[in-house]
Amino acid sequence: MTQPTLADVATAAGVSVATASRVLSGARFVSDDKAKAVRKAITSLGYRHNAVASALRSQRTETVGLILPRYSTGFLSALIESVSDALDDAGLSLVLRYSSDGEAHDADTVEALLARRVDGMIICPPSEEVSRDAIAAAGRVPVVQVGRFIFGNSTDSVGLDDHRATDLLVGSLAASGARSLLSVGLSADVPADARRIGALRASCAVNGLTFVDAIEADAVLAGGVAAANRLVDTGLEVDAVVCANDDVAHGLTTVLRLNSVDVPGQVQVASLLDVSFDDGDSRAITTLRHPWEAMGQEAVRLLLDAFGGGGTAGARRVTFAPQLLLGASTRGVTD
Amino acid sequence: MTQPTLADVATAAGVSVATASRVLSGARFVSDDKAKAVRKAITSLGYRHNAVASALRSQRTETVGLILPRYSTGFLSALIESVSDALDDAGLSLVLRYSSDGEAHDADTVEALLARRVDGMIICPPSEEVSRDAIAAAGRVPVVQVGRFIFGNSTDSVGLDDHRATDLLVGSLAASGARSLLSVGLSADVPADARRIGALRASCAVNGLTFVDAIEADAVLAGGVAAANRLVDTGLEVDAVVCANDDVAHGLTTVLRLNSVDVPGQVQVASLLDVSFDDGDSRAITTLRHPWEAMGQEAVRLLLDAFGGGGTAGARRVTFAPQLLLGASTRGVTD
DNA sequence: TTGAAAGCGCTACCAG
DNA sequence: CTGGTAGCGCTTTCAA
Repeated sequence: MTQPTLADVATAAGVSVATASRVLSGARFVSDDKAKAVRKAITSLGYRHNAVASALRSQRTETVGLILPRYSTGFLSALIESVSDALDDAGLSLVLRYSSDGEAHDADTVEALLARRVDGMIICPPSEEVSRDAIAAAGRVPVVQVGRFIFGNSTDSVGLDDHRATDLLVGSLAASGARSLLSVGLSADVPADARRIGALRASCAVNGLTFVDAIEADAVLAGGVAAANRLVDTGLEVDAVVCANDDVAHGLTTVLRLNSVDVPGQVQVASLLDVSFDDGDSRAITTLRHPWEAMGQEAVRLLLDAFGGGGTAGARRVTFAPQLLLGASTRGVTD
Repeated sequence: MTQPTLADVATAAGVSVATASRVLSGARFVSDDKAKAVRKAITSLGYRHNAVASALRSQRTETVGLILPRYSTGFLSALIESVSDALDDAGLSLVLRYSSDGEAHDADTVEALLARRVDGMIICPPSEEVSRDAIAAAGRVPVVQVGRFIFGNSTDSVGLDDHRATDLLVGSLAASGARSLLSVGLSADVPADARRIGALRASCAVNGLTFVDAIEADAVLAGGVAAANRLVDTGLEVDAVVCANDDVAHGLTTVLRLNSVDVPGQVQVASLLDVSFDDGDSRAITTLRHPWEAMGQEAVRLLLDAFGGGGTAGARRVTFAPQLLLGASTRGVTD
């Protein structure tokens, strides 16, 4: 026994396959009695729509590809879930892939999705450099980039506003009495980091802080530890430190405290990137959390819009500001 | 200008579409010169395989559906990633869906995947009750269940061994001198919880502990808080508490300490379910972490095996033991 | 080893 | 409003 086809349904309902198809899609008007007969046949036969055949004929798979960076340790779950939900609402399916390790292999990931004939793609680039080939490979398929890194201006994108982000953070530090600030874990060589350093400088200027230095360090816990040791050795000259992420901030804070530096009394420490999931009240590090959920929704909205409009207009860029989460590492002032 | 088809390739290479197809699939032997001509035509025309047409004809989409519970706050990322990788290795694509909120709606999620004609499905049930309809709906499509909850014995599954898990935890508590134990946040009414309570009792027996009580509480932070208040009010009678998850344990520990109960000096607190991502050295709560990565790989392995074998044999069940992560809430003894 | 041809199940066009 | 029908692009017999 094989699955019933639309032809079986049509026969059982005493109509043509064309009519049966129209009932399914609801595209055009079908008389009430015929429609009812078709629906009855569908349930009685246990007919199941075949999206594959439909896609081949209509040249639309009703499917969207999502490409994520590997090793994202979970903090993209909110993005996946919101993209999935938004697509679901639009009756679309989600095909998920992680971008390959190698640089050029990224294009292969896109290629696999194109072979599946996805109607569109949402890409979350692991860095600004990597995704060029991937986006080029996409060709005429609509692409939306989403995340912390956006490559170029060729596609619609949903990103974060570095300036609003640092204003939020530096403003809070300033309100708590900070006068000078340095960054740890951002390297001027990386374009995205350079922009963040620039944004920090600007925010310092606005808030009357002195931007002392940008200490380069690996953006992991050990990097924070190393930076803290350097600070202690050279003698501390700042009262606020902004780290690339929570891990760096954790390492830095821990070592500073081991060296009898009072955090946040003497030095305030904050992070630009939340990597935790604790929604608890007892947050250790003041940090900025990215609104992944809203970003995912917006990415899908842009994509659906591109399906409809045809994408003649230039690439749109939507930005969000992160949310400031106050923790024990700063003398946070809520208002 | 439209995408080139295999017919275009065949024409350009001076062969039949059949031969061109054979070169692509590598199924049967094609003479070297013809194969070379086809490959040349493919690159020169920029031909891209059409998985949709291929699927319609061959009745295999080379696609696997993954159904996850909603609101899994990120701790399933490792599962998604490992499943994705394993499928990738097998040349399969991943279609992701979150199960709907309502109970019966779960079957709709499966239905959507079946309409897409996935070759198989991996389901991570949110509880044992919910997935019955979903699995029934799958019909003859191979299904593997994976996660903390497994429904029935009708499908292959990858789960966790409650007994090995509690032995690990209770053993550690016993080695640190615990003599009596109670559970918080597990309710005897829920089958899966009942099994865990049973496993705890058994582990207590083996390790010479007295299992005092199973306090029911919501499996969230507030539940831990409520349980702690109850314990303080009624006068503490145990020296070890095992909570349903980290959140409960956190709430409980915090309130106990506020009431001047020394944790872990006076009472040790542990959790059965890790929901964090901190790999840091400074873990607050002793907990059990599930090996999601290995579980995902195993799930895919079972599924691929089902594709090949035909699944005549009975349902296989693979179980893993969680990893014990020692934290500041117990007087952990590493060995 | 190769080619011709018959569909896979559906949608969309074109008549009626 | 409805039915007939021509494919969508590919794989897979069946002959040659």
